[in-house]
This record gives sequence, structure tokens and C-alpha cells, in this order.
Amino acid sequence: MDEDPSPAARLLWGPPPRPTRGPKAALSLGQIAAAGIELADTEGLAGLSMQQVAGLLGYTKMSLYRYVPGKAELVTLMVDAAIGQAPELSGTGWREPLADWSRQLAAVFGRHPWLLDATVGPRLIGPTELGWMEAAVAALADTALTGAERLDVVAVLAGHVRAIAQQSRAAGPEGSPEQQLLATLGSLIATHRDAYPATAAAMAAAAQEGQDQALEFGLRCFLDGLGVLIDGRG
Amino acid sequence: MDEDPSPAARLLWGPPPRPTRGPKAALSLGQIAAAGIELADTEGLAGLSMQQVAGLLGYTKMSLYRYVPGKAELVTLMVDAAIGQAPELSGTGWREPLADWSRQLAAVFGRHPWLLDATVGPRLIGPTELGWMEAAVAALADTALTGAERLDVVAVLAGHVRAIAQQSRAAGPEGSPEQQLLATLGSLIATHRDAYPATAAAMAAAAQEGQDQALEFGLRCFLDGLGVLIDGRG
DNA sequence: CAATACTGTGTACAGTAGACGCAGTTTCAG
DNA sequence: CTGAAACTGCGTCTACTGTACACAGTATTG
Repeated sequence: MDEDPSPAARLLWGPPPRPTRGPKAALSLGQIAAAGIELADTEGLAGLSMQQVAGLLGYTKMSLYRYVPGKAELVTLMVDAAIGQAPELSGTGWREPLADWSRQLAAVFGRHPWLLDATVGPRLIGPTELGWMEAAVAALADTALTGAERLDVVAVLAGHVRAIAQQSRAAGPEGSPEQQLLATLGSLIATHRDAYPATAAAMAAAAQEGQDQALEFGLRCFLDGLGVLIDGRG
Repeated sequence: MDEDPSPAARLLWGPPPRPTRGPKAALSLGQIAAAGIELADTEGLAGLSMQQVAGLLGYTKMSLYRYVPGKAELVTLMVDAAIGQAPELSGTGWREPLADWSRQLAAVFGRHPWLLDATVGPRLIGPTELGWMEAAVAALADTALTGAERLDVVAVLAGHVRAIAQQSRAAGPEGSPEQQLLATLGSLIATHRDAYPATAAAMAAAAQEGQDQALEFGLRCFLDGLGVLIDGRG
């Protein structure tokens, strides 16, 4: 059945290593993950190397391999640690809790932008991250949705938050090179406005309105549509 | 104004290099991008190296640097080439064209899974990719949405497609290691079902229903909610 | 006490991106 | 027609990456 979980699964889901015989370990998975998170927060995921992480802890890079099979597993641990415990959701019913969940998740991505890079592709989900999933699925307990639909709702919400966080990462602190990229894009569109009339018009109009509402906009539309579905079942 | 576009912008948006003096170039940006795409399609973005791309073309890696400032710019070119020309959208009004657009975009991600990895983080958008945006924004021309809202719609849809493609990449061809990962996750949840009751119940129920409907599910809910908004304006 | 298992570390290797300079080739200015 | 200039692809070099492996030291067990 589950007699041969991957090494990464062992690290994430236990069991905790039994008492050892040799010299006691100077480091812990938690310390290593924390060091990796600190590094990724400041340098980005691309700037994360075994050497740097080990240096931050005052050890050599090879010592890390006593705790972690490889870099991929380290990143997996970092993800589960950085995402943090799933929050208590405010509000009653399903709508407000889900909206709250989405905003809290967006805040996590804001604190650790590298999570966007670290959570692409097939990967293993840790217990903490699964706690987030549980919180969202549980918010749908009183609805008439099927099991697959509840999972779909969470997948769609998480995907939406991810996508918006990703695009708002480009519009970082003022004066950043990202800002300049956006400026470049804007001027590019303005230059080629003949080829992209609808986009150019929309951007010109958007420049005079409030922006960065994509998260709330998508949230409202999706939850409205979900409400229609749920009411139709009720 | 736009007198100093980044080198990547020059490559993507022209101007085309003026006639040269030295020996004529043996390669072209198109060939290089195509070789990179071929490699990324088979080996993934992680397996993409200047060495491999050059080898595929029968040249040395350093010759590539005559055409492309660096690997990042190569990937940017590959993205714009791989995404392909924006399709004609079927249907009338705004709903069917947008749904069609989303499905076509999902198909692109299916053909080039590495696009998911290549389009994270702040980056420059090329003319072809902008053509996709234009097509979607244009589909909203007859609605009473504001400019910012139209851009939000496109951002939300693209994000949704991205996110679903990402998660369905894990459920690849049967027998793949990804499938095993999912199996591991399923058994993990089953093992810890006490800690994640709602998720475990939803997954157990989903196992007996049709799956992989997340794309259509999210699409329907979002477009339903968008319809409510548009009708309220009309 | 000896065997054992575990620790952190040093060395080694294959691979990466990219800087720089060089020889050959093509075009332009005189 | 001749030199200068500009461009080509290439070989070499540096710095860095992840990780396999062997080794000496240490703590626990029999």
C-alpha cells in the first residue's frame, strides 16, 4: 500500500527519525528550512544554493546532505514551512470564509514571492499545505456540492490567487526594475497601438482608474457564479 | 520616452537588425528559438542549456551569444514563439469566444508544458503573446465593462487556465512518476484522514465521480459571475 | 572495551552561464 | 583596388552549481 513512500514524503510526513547512535545532530530540518526561507526571501529562489544555506548556518554544504537527500527536497520542506499554519477563517457560511482564505493565501505569496517559483510542476504536498486545503474544503461542508466540485473550488481559488500574486509581483516596490519592465510594456503597447487597439484602449482607460483589483474582481465573479450553482442545488 | 528599451525588448519587438558588414549570420533567432522549444518540449525547461541548444543546431554554445544576450532572453523568445498566433475565436457575444480562448490557451500549455515554468515571475511580453491578450480583450468590446475590468477578466482567465494546466500536468500519462506522486498523496491523505476529514471525504467522493473538470468548472462559475456583472451594467 | 552507526567535512567530478580574445570573412570608404 | 572596420563562429577561462564518495572523529550499544 504505502510501504515505500518517497524520501521526500518521509521528510514531510514523518515518521520522526528514531534515536540515533552516533554523535547527536547539530542541525534540524526546521533550522535548515528556516535558513533556506530566509535566503529565498532576500535573494529569490534562483539565488538559493546549498552553499549559501550551509554558510548561513555556519556549516559546509555537504553536511546538509545528512539531513536532506537533495535540493529539491529542501525546497519542498521550505514550501511547507513558509506557507504557515492555515488560518482561522472569518465569517459564516461559505462565501466570506472562502474570500478570507483567498486573501490570506495572497498575503503568504506576498511575504514569500519565491513560493510562486517553488510550487510549479508536479510536487509533493506537505501537511501544513494540506491544512490550508482542509480549511477551504471544510468551508464548503454545508453546501450541496459534490466531492469533486469542492476540490475544484479550492483548486480554482488557489490558482486565481497564485496567478494574481504572480502578476502583481511585477509591480513591486517603486523604482524597482520590475516597474521599469511594466513601463516598457506600456510604452510598447502605446507604440504599437494600431496592432492591439482593444488592449491599448483598455490600458489607457485603466491608467485613469483604480488598479490592482484583479484579485477581488476575479474573486467576486467566481464566488457569484459559485453562488448561482449552489443555490440551484440547495 | 522609450529610447532605451531593454535588450530583450529589442529582440522581441524589433527593430529588425539593419544589414550588416561582416559575414552573414548562419543562424537566426527563429531557428534558435525553435531549437530551444524542441529541446524544452522533450527535456523540460530544466534540461535546457545553451550547450544543448547549440549542439542541436550544430554549433557551439558561444556562437549563440552572438544572437542572444543570455539564457533569459532566449527563453523569452521561446515563449513568444511557442505560444503561437492567437486563434480566431468561435461564437458570438463575449461568453463563447472567451471560453474558446481559454480552451485554446489550455491546449497550448498542453503542447508545451514548460511554458508554465517559463512564465513565472516578472517578464517581458512579446508581440505574439500580446496578440492573445488582444483577442480576449476585443471579445469584451460590446460590454459595458471598464478598461481595468476588461484587463482583469483576461488576467483571471489566463491565470485560471495556467493554474489548471499546472495541476493537470501532475496527472500525466499513466504509469508516469507523477501518477505515483498523486497515488502517494492519496494514500497519505487516507492515512491521515483524521487530521483532514473534509479533504479526505471530498477526495473519496471525487474518486467515484468524473474528474479533471476543474477547467470547465472554474470557467463556468467565473463566466456566470461575469454575466451577472455585465447584465447589471447593460 | 570493542563494535557499530552516525556525524561533519574535504576532495573530486560533471555540468552550468557567461567574459574575453582571436582568426577568418565580408562589406564599406577612400 | 586597398585598407579599415565590423561582424562571424570558436576556444579558452573563471566562477559556480549539485552531489557522489571516502575519511576521521564521536557517541551509543552490546
